[in-house]
Amino acid sequence: MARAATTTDAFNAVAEPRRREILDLLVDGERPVGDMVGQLGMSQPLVSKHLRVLREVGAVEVREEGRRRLYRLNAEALRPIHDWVSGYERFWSGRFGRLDAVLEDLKRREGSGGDGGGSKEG
Amino acid sequence: MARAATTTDAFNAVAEPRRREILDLLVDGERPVGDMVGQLGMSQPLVSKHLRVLREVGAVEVREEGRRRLYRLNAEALRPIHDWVSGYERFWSGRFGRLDAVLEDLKRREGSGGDGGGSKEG
DNA sequence: TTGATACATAACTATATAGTTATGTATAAT
DNA sequence: ATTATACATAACTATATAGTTATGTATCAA
Repeated sequence: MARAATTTDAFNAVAEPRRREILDLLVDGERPVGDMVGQLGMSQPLVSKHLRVLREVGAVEVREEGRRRLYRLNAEALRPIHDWVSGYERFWSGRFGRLDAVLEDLKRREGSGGDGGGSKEG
Repeated sequence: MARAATTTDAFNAVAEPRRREILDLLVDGERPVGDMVGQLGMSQPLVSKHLRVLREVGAVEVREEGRRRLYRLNAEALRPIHDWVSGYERFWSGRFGRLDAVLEDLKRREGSGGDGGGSKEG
């Protein structure tokens, strides 16, 4: 089996850094393609291709205005990523930091086998 | 150019759903490989391969105990993902929800071209 | 009509995969 | 020594890419 398509979901789509750059640009509001080409320093076809992927996963939407295509962000599509990774936030933030992880670890170790000792390195 | 390697960074590593499953398991504490094989219903070599990728991006660490390899989470490696996606959180949460996006959009439209009207659908 | 502009898409290539089935390498048990 | 257990790795295959250079298709301008 090969890797899942970039258009499978938001996780796969934003794994590509240039696509994250595009989304970062769109945070400030909708933009035509040429605008992004200038800002990002990529070729026009490449930007179009990345936009296609982002559109297929719902991260951007298009509006036609004359001969321009105005792209805008649809951040909702990124929510699954945020929801998932937020589950790990407690491991580094808050007043506990790494302690949380250590506690979970101890809890787990007690539960299973448990080799007894452990506080040798006091 | 092909797609970036899965071991390039955390973004690429967690694009694969089975690797996210593995990390989700490790939230409860360190585990030997065989344990995960049972829980996840994947083949042992596949789990080992996924663990290798996660290790290369720093998302997990290993400890040898006899013939077992105990893997544990290193959530710090996921922080760049959290940091990035958190920049989009305001678009769906808080007391504003979608309004924030609309305001950014208006601000931007005023700045550039500006087709004038727009409040026709009031 | 002729030409320019804005964008999408096709054709092409090298490359890294996800998953499988062997097989290797320690450690442990008999 | 022999066998079993726990895990890593090799070899293999189909597939989807990221980026390039054409080329197509609307729209606007003269």
